[in-house]
Amino acid sequence: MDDALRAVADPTRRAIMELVRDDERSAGDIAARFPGMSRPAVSQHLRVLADAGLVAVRRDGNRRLYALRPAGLADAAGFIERMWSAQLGRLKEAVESE
Amino acid sequence: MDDALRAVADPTRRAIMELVRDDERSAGDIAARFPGMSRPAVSQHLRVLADAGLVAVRRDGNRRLYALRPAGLADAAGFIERMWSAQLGRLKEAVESE
DNA sequence: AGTCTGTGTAAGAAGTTGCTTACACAGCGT
DNA sequence: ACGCTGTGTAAGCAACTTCTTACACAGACT
Repeated sequence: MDDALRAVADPTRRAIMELVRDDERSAGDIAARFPGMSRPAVSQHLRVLADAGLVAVRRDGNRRLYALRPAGLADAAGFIERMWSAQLGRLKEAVESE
Repeated sequence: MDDALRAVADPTRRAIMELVRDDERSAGDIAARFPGMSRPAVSQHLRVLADAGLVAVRRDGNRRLYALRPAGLADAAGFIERMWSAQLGRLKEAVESE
């Protein structure tokens, strides 16, 4: 989970995740969406995402296709849900004490 | 959201959030749970969490009491949900194509 | 075989983070 | 008023991130 949350902390990486959310995309295609950044920079972000299990990579001839792997967010989602449930619990208390 | 996700990326800060999840705790109380770390270090983490809107601070005489503010995670939760929903969509497609 | 296209990796510069120690300062108790 | 307790802030340092440019290398096309 640590890796996933660290990976997601970066706005560029989140943007990449949104990009590959619905369709597989090649590295070059993704890089082209970040005109202000060099291609290697994007490649490095892709590596971080892949290492964190947030995207899946597939080779297609020359290219590498990236796709979202939402399962990688499971632990992160668990953390957030755990925090949320605290509020729900307190809300319940508040309601009951009225 | 940026701030919240960045704040949550740090494991110490996540541990602090778990600590104040159910009960308000004083800064000193929290710091005491991290024996390997100096008190100012914890204080700085608390500031990051407060700035990100993830904890609420309240003064009680001498002390400052921190409590979880789960609402601060709303945007982060939204992001994760958006990513998750992608998988649900694809799962649906897969099921339908069988 | 040679070259072009698509991509990753290496090395290094610049900024950011997360700590430490030393200090500042408000509120409580004597 | 004075000192003690609880806490935040300042300054500085080491480690880590995130870029950049230069290079490496695999696969497709002729």
